[in-house]
Amino acid sequence: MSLSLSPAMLCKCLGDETRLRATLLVARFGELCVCDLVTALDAPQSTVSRHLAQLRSCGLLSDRRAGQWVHYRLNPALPDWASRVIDELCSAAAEANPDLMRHAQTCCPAPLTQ
Amino acid sequence: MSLSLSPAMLCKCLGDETRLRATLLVARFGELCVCDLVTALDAPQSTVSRHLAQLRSCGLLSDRRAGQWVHYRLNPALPDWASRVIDELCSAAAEANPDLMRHAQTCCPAPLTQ
DNA sequence: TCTGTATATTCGGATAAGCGGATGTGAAAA
DNA sequence: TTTTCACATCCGCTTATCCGAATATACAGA
Repeated sequence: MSLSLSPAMLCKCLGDETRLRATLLVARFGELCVCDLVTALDAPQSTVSRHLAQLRSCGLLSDRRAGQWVHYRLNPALPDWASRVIDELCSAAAEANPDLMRHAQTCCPAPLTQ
Repeated sequence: MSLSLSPAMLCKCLGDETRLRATLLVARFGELCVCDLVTALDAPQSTVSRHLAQLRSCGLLSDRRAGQWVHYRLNPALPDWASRVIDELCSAAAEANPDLMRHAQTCCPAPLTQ
């Protein structure tokens, strides 16, 4: 519901390791369901779901229900500055977490080539 | 002393309004002493000093003592990705805090033209 | 010295944030 | 229907964070 994403709010959201990693995976793989993220992040389902809800309520991610699955992706309505910040942070985070990225390759659908 | 700055750590530091504003002012005015920031941020001295210490310990800011004064500036050794993130965030934060920027003009030394 | 100014740190208390098992919900399949 | 699967939310709990007054430290000038 909160549409206005402030710089401090964005930082607060990405200041948690689990949320930053989830955002990184969603940014890299395009769209992921919760169970993909649970596996890739190797964290309890309730933890992942709670962080995803927070990212969504801040406007960082958007969700799409498809049957039983809920797919999360970067909110396409993000302001440009936020997209650029997320891009920079995810690049740095990907380099800082090679294990996470390697593991994600084995349990997440292939990234969108687009 | 200055540990390697991780993306999540950077976000955590800038996820607090006071720290983000302090960083914004330092980025815009080049170098500021604590009392400048206390005035510009309109916050208690202990609060400002504590946040500055945190920003310094994360490697985001560096300090320089000159007599009784301690001047803070952006750490010149910041990795490029961090500089770009800070730059984007400060631009967005400056737009989001016009009052802060206007007030700072009246109590901070003129920005470095450089 | 002693005094004043600038900054750092300490302290206790309040609030926020994170955790994960348990439970609720909603949609497909049996 | 009943069951199963995916996901959200609740719950009690622990830990982290923030605050600002009070106090300590560091320096400059008299």
